[in-house]
Amino acid sequence: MSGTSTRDNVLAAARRLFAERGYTATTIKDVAELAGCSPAMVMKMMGSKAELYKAAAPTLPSAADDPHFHEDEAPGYRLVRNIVQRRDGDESEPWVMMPLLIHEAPDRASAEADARDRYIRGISAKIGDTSADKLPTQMVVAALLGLAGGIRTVGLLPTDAIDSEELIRRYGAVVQAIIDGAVAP
Amino acid sequence: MSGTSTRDNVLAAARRLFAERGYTATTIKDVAELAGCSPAMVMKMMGSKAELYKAAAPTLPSAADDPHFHEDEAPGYRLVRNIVQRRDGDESEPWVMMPLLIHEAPDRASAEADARDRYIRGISAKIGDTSADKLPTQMVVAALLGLAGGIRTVGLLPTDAIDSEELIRRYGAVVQAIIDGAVAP
DNA sequence: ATTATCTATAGATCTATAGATAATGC
DNA sequence: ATTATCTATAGATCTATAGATAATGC
Repeated sequence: MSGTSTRDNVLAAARRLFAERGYTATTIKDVAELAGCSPAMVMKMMGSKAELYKAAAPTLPSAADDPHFHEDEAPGYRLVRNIVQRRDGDESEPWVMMPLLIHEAPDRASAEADARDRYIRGISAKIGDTSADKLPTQMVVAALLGLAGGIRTVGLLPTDAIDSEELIRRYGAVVQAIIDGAVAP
Repeated sequence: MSGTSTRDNVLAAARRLFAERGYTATTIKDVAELAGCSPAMVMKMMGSKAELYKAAAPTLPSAADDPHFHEDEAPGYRLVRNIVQRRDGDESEPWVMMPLLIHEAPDRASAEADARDRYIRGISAKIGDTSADKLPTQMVVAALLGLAGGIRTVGLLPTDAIDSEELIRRYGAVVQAIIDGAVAP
């Protein structure tokens, strides 16, 4: 059982470091140190750095975006709430990790297609988008990617500039408007 | 004058490769090859990889977002148009480069603060945001970051799924609504 | 003479493997 | 006996520097 635990430690460490620093900037040694074992252990368990990357692939946004409260909130607000509350709880942000990991994935094209499909499938279900082209879903995904990157990578809309609930109301309204088709050209 | 030209080649190559692959994954050798000179030349000219990075810092979004046509368009549409048309023209996208470069910057905290200030200054001027907290500006920046990352990194909203002018109309309407304060909670 | 540029190489990583040792299960 | 884990190290980079050579300006 210590075996399983080490494996979990390695995967958790890899997930965190890949997300923080990207693929190339993260070394097997860094992962091993954070996981509390030797680099050789990591290699023996995972086979290669690329396989470690695959095995540590982050929880995708669609899976992470399962709100635990405010279940009666409209989906646009709920999706925004998840992102804002993960920031406030200092949790890792899959919406930020995905683009970074796609960018540096050992196999970029397939990582991109894979992520796109998952985003679209997961979010269209959540917002009840039944259209064939899934354009509303894709615009919602864009808006959420921007919020996550903005608050987590660029440091926009910090808590001391706007209260989190107020942010959820205001950016949530934007996302909900896309869902409702309320903003017309 | 061949000296100046080599320097420009190096900076252009660095800008492109840093944007495509990030800081760590880009090597001096790669930059030199693309610039058509030796790695030693790059080092002698720039001093170090970190200084090369600084010297090659991309045109910031605010500077790039100077539209050449449709000058009478409302700013929300104009900002979206620039991003969509850069994709269609296969040009590099500063809105995508910035988050990537911030993430892997040799000095992350200052890169972040620097980028944030420039975004806010540049975009608030373009959309005429005179508020003290610059909240509308920050939400617009988030929405634009998401559009750029979505279409360039994740491959959302491709031309064969939605006509570019239609995309500009629809996402432009979202951005313009933020500017107008038209979406209320 | 000075500036631009190259070759060669030192020194520091990094991934990956080989082989040793310690812990566990039978 | 088998599984988990480590030490040691090979081989391949990567950044950076030293010193040589070619081109340019006086």
